Amino acid sequence: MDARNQESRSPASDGQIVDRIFAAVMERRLQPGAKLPENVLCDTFGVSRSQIRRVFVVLAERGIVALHPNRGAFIASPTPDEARDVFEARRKIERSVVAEAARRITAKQIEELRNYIAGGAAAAAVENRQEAVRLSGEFHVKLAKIAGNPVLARFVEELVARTSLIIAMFGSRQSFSCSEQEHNALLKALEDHDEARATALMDHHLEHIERELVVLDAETEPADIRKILAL
Amino acid sequence: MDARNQESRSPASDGQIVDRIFAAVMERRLQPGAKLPENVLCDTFGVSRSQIRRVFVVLAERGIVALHPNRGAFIASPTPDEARDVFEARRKIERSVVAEAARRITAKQIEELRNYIAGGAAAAAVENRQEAVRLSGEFHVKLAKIAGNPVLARFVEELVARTSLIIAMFGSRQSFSCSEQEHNALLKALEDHDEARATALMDHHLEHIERELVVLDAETEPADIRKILAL
DNA sequence: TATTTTATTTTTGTCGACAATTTTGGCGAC
DNA sequence: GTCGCCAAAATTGTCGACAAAAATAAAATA
Repeated sequence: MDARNQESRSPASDGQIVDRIFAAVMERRLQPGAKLPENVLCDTFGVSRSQIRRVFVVLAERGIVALHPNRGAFIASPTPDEARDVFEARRKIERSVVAEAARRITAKQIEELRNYIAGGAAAAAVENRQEAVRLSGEFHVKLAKIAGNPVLARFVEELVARTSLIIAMFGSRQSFSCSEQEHNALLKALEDHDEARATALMDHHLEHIERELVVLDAETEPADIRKILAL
Repeated sequence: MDARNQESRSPASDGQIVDRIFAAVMERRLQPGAKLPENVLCDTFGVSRSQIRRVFVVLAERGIVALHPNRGAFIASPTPDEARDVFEARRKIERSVVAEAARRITAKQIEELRNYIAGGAAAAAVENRQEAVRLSGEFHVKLAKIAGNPVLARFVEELVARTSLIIAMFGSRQSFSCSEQEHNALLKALEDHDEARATALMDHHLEHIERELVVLDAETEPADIRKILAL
């Protein structure tokens, strides 16, 4: 997800297009249910349909995009069950990830994480929600990378992006990103190499996010009018 | 992975082709480094190149296939580092999966798991290695499904297939599938709803598999002659 | 004979055309 | 105003042609 400043001089690679769409999801610029027309993306990225279709398959495999035969590609709209599964999976994986990170984290990495938190807070202070929410998610992804297992880090990355969609669907207006305070507390536990505290804080953090989701028990339509009228 | 008896009357769907290749990997019929020529697969499955290329992207996303630009698709050849990452990821995820399964498993599901173990043992007794190794892996996948979280189950399924490749590369002749005894002990712990024992046994089981891998500390070439000569 | 270079064949990557399906808009009936 | 029908437009799915790259075979050279 580092291709955000890429100039559109040469045709974008598959990975770059995937990253761009990922980022748009993380920043809530692409909402659940949004249609991704092939020709629009071809024009946007200056590539052929073959490439776009390949990117769609990649994103579908990561649960970010839903492919409907003869109807096209849409940003995925998680169901309440899926939301619960994702959060449970995050709790299971991220508690072990954070424990490992607490064991091995370096001072340099602490600073890097601190920069994510600070950057997110600064962005939120100037109502730059997109930047704030993206950095918030990237804090978790970075943490998973610090833990040193690329397999688990890839799972976390996928789960964080899917969480972004879940929050877009089921979140309230106040819950657009993680709590800065909770990230700071996590960072402190990591700094102290306190696995138990870090683990407990991560559990609490994820449960907190999940609890703020509304109507997770009820059936809602993707991006439906009822949510909009309930402003 | 239930499409093994599918007759080739109608063109295979993407999912069916994916499943068939998955199964071939699980059964060691497709070895690490094996090339998957597009035209061969087109002929085998009676479909066009578009579909095969789509299937390749799916399998690449799951770490089963490596796509090399201008050179084609190959069954992935895990490195020692990747092997360690996969096993660590399995330990982290499967210990939580087995704990959840111990909490919620039903008598019917116990029987189903028992069938996997018995089927694997029967296959091994008649030197049907392919069947034995496939059922051995499917025991883990089924267990993950019993735990009830489809997100984690999909991760486990991917990790099990990748483990198959790892064992194909780094396993000795005796370690072609899991230990029936260890699976039975796991099943007993599940039957007793003994989370702690189930968790400990799963840890031990995965560590046992990993320990039996040879030369994980040394550099080896994919599917190289040295391994063959060391028969 | 072994190695290097060149030519040929094979395979993969990309594109555009066409078919198939879905969506949209217009129109008439109620 | 709403609904249903139908045609047109738009979009997706598939295929084959051709270009590009890699692999293989043949020829040339040391």
